[in-house]
Amino acid sequence: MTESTRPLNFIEKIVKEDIENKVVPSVQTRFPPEPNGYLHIGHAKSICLNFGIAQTFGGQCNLRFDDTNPEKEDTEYVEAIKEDVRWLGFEWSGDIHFTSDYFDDLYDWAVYLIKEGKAYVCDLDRDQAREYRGTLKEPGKNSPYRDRSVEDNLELFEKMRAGDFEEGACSLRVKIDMASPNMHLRDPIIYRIKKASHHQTGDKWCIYPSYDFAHGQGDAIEGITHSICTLEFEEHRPLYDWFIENLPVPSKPRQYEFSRLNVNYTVTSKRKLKSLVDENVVDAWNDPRMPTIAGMRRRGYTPEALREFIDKAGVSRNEGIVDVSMLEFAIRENLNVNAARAMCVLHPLKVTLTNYPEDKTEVMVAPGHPNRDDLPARELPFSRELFIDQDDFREEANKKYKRLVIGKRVRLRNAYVIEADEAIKDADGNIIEVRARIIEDTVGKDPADGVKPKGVIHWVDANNNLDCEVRLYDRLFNDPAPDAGGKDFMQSLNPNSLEILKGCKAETSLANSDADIRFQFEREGYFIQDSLYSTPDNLVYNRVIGLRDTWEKQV
RNA sequence: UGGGUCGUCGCCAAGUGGUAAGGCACCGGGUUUUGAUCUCGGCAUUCGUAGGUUCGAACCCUACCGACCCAGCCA
Repeated sequence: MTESTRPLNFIEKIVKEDIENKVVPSVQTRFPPEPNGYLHIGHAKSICLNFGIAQTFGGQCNLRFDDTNPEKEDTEYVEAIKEDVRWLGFEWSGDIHFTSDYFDDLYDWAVYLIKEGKAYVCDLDRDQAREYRGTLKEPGKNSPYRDRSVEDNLELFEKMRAGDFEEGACSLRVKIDMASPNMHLRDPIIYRIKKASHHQTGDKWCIYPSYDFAHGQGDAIEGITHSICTLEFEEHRPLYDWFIENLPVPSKPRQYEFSRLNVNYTVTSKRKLKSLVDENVVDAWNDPRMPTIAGMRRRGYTPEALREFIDKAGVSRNEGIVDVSMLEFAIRENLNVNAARAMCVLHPLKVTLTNYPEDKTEVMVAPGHPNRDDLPARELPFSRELFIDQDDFREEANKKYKRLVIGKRVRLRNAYVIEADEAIKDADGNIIEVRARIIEDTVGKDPADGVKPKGVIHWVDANNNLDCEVRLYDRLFNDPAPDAGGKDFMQSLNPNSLEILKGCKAETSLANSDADIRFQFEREGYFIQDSLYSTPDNLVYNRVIGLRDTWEKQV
């Protein structure tokens, strides 16, 4: 991919200035997913931003699992996320980090805050705490436990850690301001009791730090200079800064927020994606229609194209919705350059060339790519019986139709020009065969009589081809904003998001190709073998994306 | 009169006092053995609205309008 000279986004500008002004010696970022689900296209933006900035400015980017809630997390997700990040083309700095690596530090810092008189154990239960918190428009009031002595707090917190209390019985809160207009500053909870074993620390802990207490300190421990997150964390920033100021942390990271990536015709929330899987709307998290990284990988999107798309969509604080056509463009742009060409007939219609000898077979040679000679040429057997696509033949048509019509000529891609004579139909009137003739001496040249064919269609030898299944995907939703307002996104599902075609006929050169190679089936789109269903004996191709189609169907 | 944030072409997005980049989409012309690619051209007298400051404003000021976020012992 060529380096574009796009202007820096606002975060890149901040980083650049901080480096130039020696605010930081070098940039250190991090991608901090919670291992509680699969990564989707929105995460891809964060990955590209964080790793991209490190790359651009000669810094480092960590991969840190933000694992402070053992009830929702699992190592299954840790592994999947690592694979997704690698596939996207990024390499994290050093070892993987876990917020749970810092549980000891965090515990010590909690004790520190208690000793400073800045944290206390609160016995209010959930409902009471909510009551005391006040509302958006009314201030909260102090917890009756707010003024416990340091000694009592130390003892109580130790008991919390020892497992002496039930879940919910009490929590550790930091003493800030119950009247703050910022709800996050109304004595936020920094430790809660969860008698759950943790995927990394096992049963060592029964109390776990909250996101707010863990994230910034994790950043400080890792020397993160620019802690980049999405807009909804903006109001957490004063709290983030409060901890950094009030704790003896080893560095002072700063938080910056950008708007998350929204794409029309798709949903990106773990909850909604999960229900698509749970309700069997799709196969799994990696169904080729899913906007998950795993799904897009299986679909055949390339990491380069995804990165390019994210780069083009930009980074700002505007909450916009990017048009999915921008994504599709990036995929096509990338595949057009890189995908080898091949022919595959999706809806076979037999064509008999009545003036072509029955026992004759020629071998046509076709380039691997129209403007790349580094891709090897292909050999295409050609004989009396061929298949073309049902859509490429009509008994009669107006002049806008540039395909095969009775009495008219068409070019068979990389082979002869043919002229149709007759359509053979079955008892129901369905066309089951076309009888046609080749025009002699038209391979690589126009007909000698000067009557040039209108169009070019693809074909495959009827007696020498590869049978395969082709899966055509369309957007999962019909509605550009499936989850806008109070809408039930399940009502906007596109019933035709998956079309399975069996008995498709592909050229034989595909027989021994690697399973992960993407092809352009000419005039149809870009395809790749499905990593789950395709086998050498039962080829299954996914359509990554169709070709741009500017032909107005409809007469 | 709770607090915070955001409003530049249909969609993203530059621009931050000197007279509206770019991409996607769309519309036309050309090339073409893929109705693809490629290529050429078109596409905001106007920057949420209304006032004001200024020689000059999308950029500064004021008011208004609209959208989003915050009351998890989720992240």
